[in-house]
Amino acid sequence: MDIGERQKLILALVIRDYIENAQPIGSKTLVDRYGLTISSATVRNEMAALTEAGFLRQPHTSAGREPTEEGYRYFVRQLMGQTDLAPQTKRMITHQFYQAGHDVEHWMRLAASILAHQSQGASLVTAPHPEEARFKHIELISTLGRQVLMVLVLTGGEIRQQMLALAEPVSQEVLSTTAARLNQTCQGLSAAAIVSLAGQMEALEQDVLNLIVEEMELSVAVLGGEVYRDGLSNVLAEPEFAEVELARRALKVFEERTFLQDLLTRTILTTNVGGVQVLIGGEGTWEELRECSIVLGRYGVPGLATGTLGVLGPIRMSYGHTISTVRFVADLLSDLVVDINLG
Amino acid sequence: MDIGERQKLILALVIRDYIENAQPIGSKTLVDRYGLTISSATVRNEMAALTEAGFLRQPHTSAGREPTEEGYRYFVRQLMGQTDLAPQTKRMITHQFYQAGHDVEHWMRLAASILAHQSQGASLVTAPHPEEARFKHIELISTLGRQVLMVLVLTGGEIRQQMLALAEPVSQEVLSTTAARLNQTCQGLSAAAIVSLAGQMEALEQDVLNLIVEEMELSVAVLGGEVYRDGLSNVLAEPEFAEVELARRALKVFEERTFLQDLLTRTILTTNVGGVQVLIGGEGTWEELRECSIVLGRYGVPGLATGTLGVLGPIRMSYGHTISTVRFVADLLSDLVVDINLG
DNA sequence: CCTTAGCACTCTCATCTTGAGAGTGCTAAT
DNA sequence: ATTAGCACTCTCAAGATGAGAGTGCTAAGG
Repeated sequence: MDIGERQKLILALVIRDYIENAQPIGSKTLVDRYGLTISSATVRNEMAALTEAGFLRQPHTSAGREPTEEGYRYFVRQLMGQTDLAPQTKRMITHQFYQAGHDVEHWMRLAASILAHQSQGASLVTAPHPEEARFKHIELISTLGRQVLMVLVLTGGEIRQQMLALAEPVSQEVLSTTAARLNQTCQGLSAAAIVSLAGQMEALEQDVLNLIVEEMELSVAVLGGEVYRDGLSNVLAEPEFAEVELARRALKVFEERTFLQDLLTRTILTTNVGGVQVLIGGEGTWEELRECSIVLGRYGVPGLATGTLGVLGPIRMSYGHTISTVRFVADLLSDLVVDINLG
Repeated sequence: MDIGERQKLILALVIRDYIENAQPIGSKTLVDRYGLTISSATVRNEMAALTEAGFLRQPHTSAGREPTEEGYRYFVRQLMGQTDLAPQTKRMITHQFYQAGHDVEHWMRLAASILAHQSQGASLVTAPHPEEARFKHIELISTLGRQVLMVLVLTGGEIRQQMLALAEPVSQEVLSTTAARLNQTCQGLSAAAIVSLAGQMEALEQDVLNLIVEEMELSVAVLGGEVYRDGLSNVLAEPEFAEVELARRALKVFEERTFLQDLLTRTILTTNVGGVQVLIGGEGTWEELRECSIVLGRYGVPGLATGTLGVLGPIRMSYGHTISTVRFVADLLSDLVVDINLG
C-alpha cells in the first residue's frame, strides 16, 4: 500500500484538519487553508487516488473527504513520527506526582486524572499487580469476635485484605504467633508452592493457608484489583458523541469489568512495558468502539509487578499528544513500582 | 399548601404517567388512559388549580401538563406512601451479597452494581469509615531498601496503607519490635491522643507516629477513601439527556471528588443511618443537577463506622422503588459493618 | 505527460410553509 | 358543581426551495 510523497502530505493535512475541525474538508478549502502551491484540481486528483486506496472517504457525494480508519492507521504508523511532551508539561506532571507522596492509591488516581486532563478523553489505570504472585508477609488481626482480618502483602507491593470467619474465638496472641510461623514458612513462595505445604498443619493454619492461596490467585488475574477511571464526561463533549446512543455504548464498555477484562487480556499480552498500543475504531473486533480509539500502555517491572493504563477518545483524537502522555505517565509509574520494591 | 382529594389523585396520576412516558399529558388523554369517571373539563379545572399552586406546569400553551420540582416534592413527601421491594427481589439481592464473601471492596462494588441495576441510574457508594478514628493495629513491613510499608488498621475495620522513606535501612526485626511497641502504646487511642505522645520517642518511632496521625485524620475526612461508582451509562439512556451537554454536566458532578465532597458533607450531616434523603432537581443549590434527582442513604454503625450510598437519576425517576432499594442495601451494608466489628 | 482552468452536475442543509393534532380556557346549559 | 361545545393557540412533522460546497470530467497549456 505505497503512496506518493504528495499524497502523504495531503493525507496528513486532511487528518490534521479533521482532528481539529471534526468536519470533512474539500480540495479548494484545503489549498486555501494551508497555502498549498498546487491547484485544487490537482488535489482533487490525489484525493481521488487516496479514496481509491482506502485512506479517505466521502460521507456523501458532495461533501469533502474525511479519513477512514485505515487512513488513521497509516498516519499513526508511517506519517506521524515520534512526538514528545513539552518539557514544561513534563515538569508539571512530575511535580504533581512528587507532591502526591508514596501512596499507591493516590498515584493511581493522579495518573488517571492527568491522563484524562491531558488527552481530553476518558482514562483508565489499573493498579500494579504481580505477573506471578509471591508471598511476602502476612498479618492476622483479631476483631471483636470470631472474625479475623487477614492482611496479605505480596512481592510487588500489592496488599490484599480479607476476612476469615473462625469456628471459635482465638486470642490476638495465638494469631500473632501463627502469622509469625507462616511468615517464616511461606517467605518468597509462589501460590503453587504454598498449596503443596497443606496437610501438615493444624486447622487454623490450614484455613489461613487456603485463604492466602485464594487471594494470591486472584491477584494474578488481569483485573483483580481496583480500576481507576477519570474524565468520562470528557468524551461527551466531543461532537461525534452528540448522538447519545453512541456515547452510551462507549461509556458502557469502559464501565463493565467483563469488557475491560476482554480488552486488556487481548492487547496486554502483545504490549511490552514502556510500549504503547493504539486501537483505532475497534479494529473490527469491538463493535461498541467503532467510533472510538484507545491508546494503551503498560508500566511496571516485568516479572515483578505490572499494570495497564490507557485513554479512550474519539477516533479523531490527537494521537501524538496522547501517545506521548501515556508513555510519559507509564514511565513515572514504572519508577513508582521500582521505588516500592527497591527503595 | 393544601389541596383537595381529587387534586391529589390527579397530581399522582400525572406524575405516574410522566415517570413512565416522559411526556406532558393533557386532560382528555388522562381521563381516557386511566378510565376516570369525571369529564376532561373537570380535570382541566383541577389542573388549572394545580398549576396555580405550583405543582404542575405547561411547557407551552398547548401542551399537556408536567410536574414541577415542587410537584415531585409534594408527591414524595405526602402522596407516595411507604413502598417496599418485592420479597423475591430482596432474596435475590441478599443472595448476591451472601455469595460475595467477606471482602469489603467486593461488597462495595456489588452494592454499587445492584443500586445501578435496580434503579437504572448511576450509583455511588463510599467505603465505611469511622466518624472518629481510633487506633487498632499497625504493621511495618520492610521492602528492599529504605522504603517501609506501613499498614494501619483502625476501629471500624478500615485499613490504610502508606509508604515511609527512612534515612537509612532498618531490618525487619527492628521494624517488628517498633510496631509491637506502638501497638501497645497506642491501642484504642484517637488521633489527638496520639499527637500528645510525641516528643518522648526516638526518631524512627516519631516518624511512624506522624504518619499514623496523618492517615487517621485523612480517614475521618468524609471522602477519604475510595468511591465506588456504577451505571453511569444508564443515565445516558434517559430521554431527558438526549441533549448531551446536560448529561455531561450531570456526569461531571458525579466524577469530581470536590463536588461529591460538597454534596455529601451538606446532606450527610442531616441524614441518620438507615434514613434516606431525596434531593430533587438540585434543590436550588446545585445548578448542574437541575435535571437530576439524587437519593442518598447512610449505612453503618453510628460512632463506629459509617458510609454513604446513593443513586443519581433523572427527576423523572421511580422514587418508590429507588428509595426502597437504597434503604434495603443500606441495611445489608450496615450488617456488614457489624459483622466486621463484632463477628 | 503532468497540471490546471472551467463548467455542469450532485447532494446537503438551513429555512420556510403548511396543515393536522393536541390541548386549553371560556361560556352556557344541566 | 359539573360538563358539553367551541374558538383559539401552539407544536411538530412533512414537503418545498435555494444557496453553497464539492466533485468529476474535459480540454488547454507548460
